[in-house]
Amino acid sequence: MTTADPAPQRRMRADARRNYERLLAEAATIFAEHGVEASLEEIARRAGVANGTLYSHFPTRQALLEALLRDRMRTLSDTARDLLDHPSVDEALIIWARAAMAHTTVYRGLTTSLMRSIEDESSQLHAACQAVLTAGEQLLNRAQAAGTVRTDATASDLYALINAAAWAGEQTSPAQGERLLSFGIDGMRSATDS
Amino acid sequence: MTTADPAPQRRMRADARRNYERLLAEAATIFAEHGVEASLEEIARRAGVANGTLYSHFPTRQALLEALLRDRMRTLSDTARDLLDHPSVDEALIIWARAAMAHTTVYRGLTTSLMRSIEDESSQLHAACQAVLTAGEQLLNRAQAAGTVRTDATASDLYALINAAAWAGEQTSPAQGERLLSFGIDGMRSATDS
DNA sequence: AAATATATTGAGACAGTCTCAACTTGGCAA
DNA sequence: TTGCCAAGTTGAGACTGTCTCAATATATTT
Repeated sequence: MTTADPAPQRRMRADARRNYERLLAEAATIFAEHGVEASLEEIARRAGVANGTLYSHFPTRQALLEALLRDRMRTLSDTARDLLDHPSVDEALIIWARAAMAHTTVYRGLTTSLMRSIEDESSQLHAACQAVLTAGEQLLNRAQAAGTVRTDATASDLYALINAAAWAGEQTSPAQGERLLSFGIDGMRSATDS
Repeated sequence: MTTADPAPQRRMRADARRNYERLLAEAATIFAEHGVEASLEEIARRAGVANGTLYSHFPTRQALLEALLRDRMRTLSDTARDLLDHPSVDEALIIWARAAMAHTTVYRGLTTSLMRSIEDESSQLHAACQAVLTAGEQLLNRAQAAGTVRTDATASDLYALINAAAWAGEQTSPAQGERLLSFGIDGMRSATDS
């Protein structure tokens, strides 16, 4: 696993780069431990820098999340593309949905950020979320073309379903999240076209 | 609409009762405006009392919510009981689920509180949530007995589904919440019994 | 008109977000 | 090698918010 590059910026000064990496590493640990609402102050403290440094690298919590999730979200999009070749359109869809849900589950509270970011174009996470949504859309369209998924379900519905199921799983148990996802996808398949 | 009685307490002093009512009224307004994470300080300020007074009446945010939602949640349970006489078991279930979702939607952020409270027995909202869950269970069991809902769906699944759909609706649009609920319920109906 | 149980007050301890003027320091050019 | 300056860091400080509790005030009872 290579460390994420700092956006499309010019070369950073050595100390800046060091702090950037350090912050990212501590953020990963602390978010994993306390969820995405964890104190940014503590991340800075644990990284051994002043909080102003954190804010200068990551102006918002979402910018930090974006840097942390960039690779993973790209992978998720790639996975969707790969699954377009899967022999079973239905299976491809459910496999991807489960993978997406697993991704959404790495940090507690992430679902809310991801859901909010798809709506909020000014969010630093927006582009990444949009890419994931679009990736899912390919699989959904393919299933609809094959006639196994009702045509009134949208990519946005799929995205919302994945996040809602992940959210529920986060509140109660992962197993319940899985179950909700299954119900939802089954419901999207049910014959009753409106 | 009668005002909620302050729990099963003895008689309160006149000024205390006045403040209690005032706090409840302001809380309703402010929660409606800013969601359930609104500042308690502001509620106290707008009610014209010191914040200590708010805390003495409602030791936690959930205690305040409980007082605010008590009637409505009781009604929801009653509605479920009434619907047990509905000619269509399926329709009864979906009607109630929609009503429950509407209830969950009165304040932004409520879904999270309600979902957390079903798990957390020490929450002041726990009992009320449990009552709602049990009410839904009756309708679910009836549908399962009638053979229209798969038997591996639990009352907890139904509760989670309603809240998850409401949550999604809260993040994007109410219409999407409705759609997710439909998909979920349809999925619970689908033949594939495991 | 006390006496007393009941309520209210608001300052204060604490934790968190975010900003910005003052300071450091890395890296380049002479 | 030196010195300069753009780039980076610092941390105090202005906020907003939660929650507590000793001091104070007030309703009710006798």
